[in-house]
Amino acid sequence: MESSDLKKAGLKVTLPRMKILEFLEASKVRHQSAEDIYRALLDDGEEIGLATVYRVLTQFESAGLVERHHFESGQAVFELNEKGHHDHIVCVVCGKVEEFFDEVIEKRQREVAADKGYEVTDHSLTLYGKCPACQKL
Amino acid sequence: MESSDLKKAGLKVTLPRMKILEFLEASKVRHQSAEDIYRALLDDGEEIGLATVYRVLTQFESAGLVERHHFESGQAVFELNEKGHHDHIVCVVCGKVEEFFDEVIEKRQREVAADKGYEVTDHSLTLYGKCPACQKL
DNA sequence: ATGACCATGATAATCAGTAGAAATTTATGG
DNA sequence: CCATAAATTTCTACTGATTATCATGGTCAT
Repeated sequence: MESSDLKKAGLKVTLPRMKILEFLEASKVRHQSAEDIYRALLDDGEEIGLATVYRVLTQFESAGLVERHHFESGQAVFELNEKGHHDHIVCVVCGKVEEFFDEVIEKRQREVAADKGYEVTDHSLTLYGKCPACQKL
Repeated sequence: MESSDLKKAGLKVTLPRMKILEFLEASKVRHQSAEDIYRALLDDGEEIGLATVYRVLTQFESAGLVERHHFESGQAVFELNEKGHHDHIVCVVCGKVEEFFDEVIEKRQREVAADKGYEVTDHSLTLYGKCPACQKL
């Protein structure tokens, strides 16, 4: 029942918002661009505007329902924020994205920032490389 | 003598390329957008086109002379690649960029990637926060 | 010097994302 | 259940960043 998530986030329960949230929850691909989501919904026969997809995703981000990432592809990708914090490793050949979490890295980041007197609000760590499958091509 | 750098990179020695390289070497600001560089050169009285700045920076990147970074600002910034690898900490208020290098983090990154069977080609780690000066505002 | 080839610059085009305004939906209170 | 106000959606036009085009001009090995 996703409508409660929307209400909790202070957002009215509307058809487009439901559709997008359902789609994200049902999708096996965790990292998708606004355009990807838009096209997928159209293909499912839904009526929705691209501007709405962008707007809703931005609202979801503010509400903490999704995270926005800027990988090197140029377009932002969004992922449902179910799990806790994690970083990413992106295959530069096929575009696959995997997630990882490493407490040692997290800790050192906090230390580095503290050394420089910064209050960290956020961080992004992305590794780029060739995934095992693409190495064989 | 920068012209040798250009030759080594397999690039013809042209006026715009010299100007841009000289400017980057002389500038105290290490991280600048293409637009920044373009305007600065115009202000110096140089004749140069924005398209050329973009084109040349991309060539410099391919040649390993500069690095391109996508911080959260929307536009890419470029930095001269003189020092070795390092990561960045960006102030979300004033936009200042500082650099750091931490061998512990580097090592763990390599381990994480190896665990997953990836050949890492690159990585980007950026911390976002409030710098000491901006915390006082 | 000179010609083949590469690079430049002005402009148009593209691409991701946002803004505006009119039309539609949602949540409510009767 | 229906009317109404407020929020939301849609369409479309627009922005800002970056890239492509193409005619013109510069570079360099010979």
